[in-house]
Amino acid sequence: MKRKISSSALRSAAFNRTRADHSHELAHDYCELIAELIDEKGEARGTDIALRMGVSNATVAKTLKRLSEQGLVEQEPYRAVFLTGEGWKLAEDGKRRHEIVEKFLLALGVSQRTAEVDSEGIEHHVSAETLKAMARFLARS
Amino acid sequence: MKRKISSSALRSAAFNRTRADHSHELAHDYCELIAELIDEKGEARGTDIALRMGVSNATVAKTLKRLSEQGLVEQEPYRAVFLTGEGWKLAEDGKRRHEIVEKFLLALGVSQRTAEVDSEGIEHHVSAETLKAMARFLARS
DNA sequence: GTGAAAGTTTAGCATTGGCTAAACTTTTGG
DNA sequence: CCAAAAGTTTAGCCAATGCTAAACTTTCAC
Repeated sequence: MKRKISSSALRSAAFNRTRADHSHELAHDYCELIAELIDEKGEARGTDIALRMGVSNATVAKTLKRLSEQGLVEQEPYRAVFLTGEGWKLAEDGKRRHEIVEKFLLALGVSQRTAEVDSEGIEHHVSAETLKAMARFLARS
Repeated sequence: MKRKISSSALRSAAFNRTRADHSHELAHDYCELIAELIDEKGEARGTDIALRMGVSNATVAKTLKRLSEQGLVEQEPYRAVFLTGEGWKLAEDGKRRHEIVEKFLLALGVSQRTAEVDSEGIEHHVSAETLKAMARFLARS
């Protein structure tokens, strides 16, 4: 009895976490990408974001509007995008996670290509505890 | 030059994979859960699915309709749900991945609770190559 | 400095995946 | 056997994320 109830609760908690992760993923990815572009080229333009995200520029424009309402980016019409303080925090956190996960996968023995692709999907679902365990593994190996 | 182009292509490929993964995730999770319920209780009812997924039963009904249009489940009005051959395949594949990822996380040293929650989010983004690497790690440790 | 190219935004549409409320069917207790 | 409870479905709403096509602005080349 007890077991059934607690297993349902745990299961649904896991699904809820996954859904919550998904709703933040895109914002994280955009911030991370914008930071990369600013770093590489000095500015982040819609076209470049669209190219790297693999979506149309209309989609990028719509998403950026949402992100700016959420206080993550700042932009003036027809101009490049910038990150707010909050946006930078997300970008940096994302970069850190991404690096750990990617290096971890490499250390586990997968190809560079696979590490890059898989880490993109995985990074958003790794809890602090798991991230720490991955970092520990890297430090040891 | 070359480097820039190929890095954009790789990056967008990763994002595209992640988006594709997301569109299949829910179907996999439902099939897996339905299989579990059938195994445990002999049948999968909407209420139980809703409870374990952590969503309303209206959402479950709508999703099941989509899944049945996709040929993954079969149902008659006001009756429990069953999996088609295709649905069973997804369920089994999901169960296998889930088990490997969860055990892998445990072997990495995280708590049972974290392993359960994180594996739910991670399993859908793990390629065949990474899954194999995880299995290898388990076999060795 | 002007006209074409490049880039951005807006409008309008579709799908997915949530929700609540209301209607309907099945099951169950007495 | 019938009323209430339990379960299911439908209707109608919303937000997020994608698209194309069209309108608009900026940049660039000449």
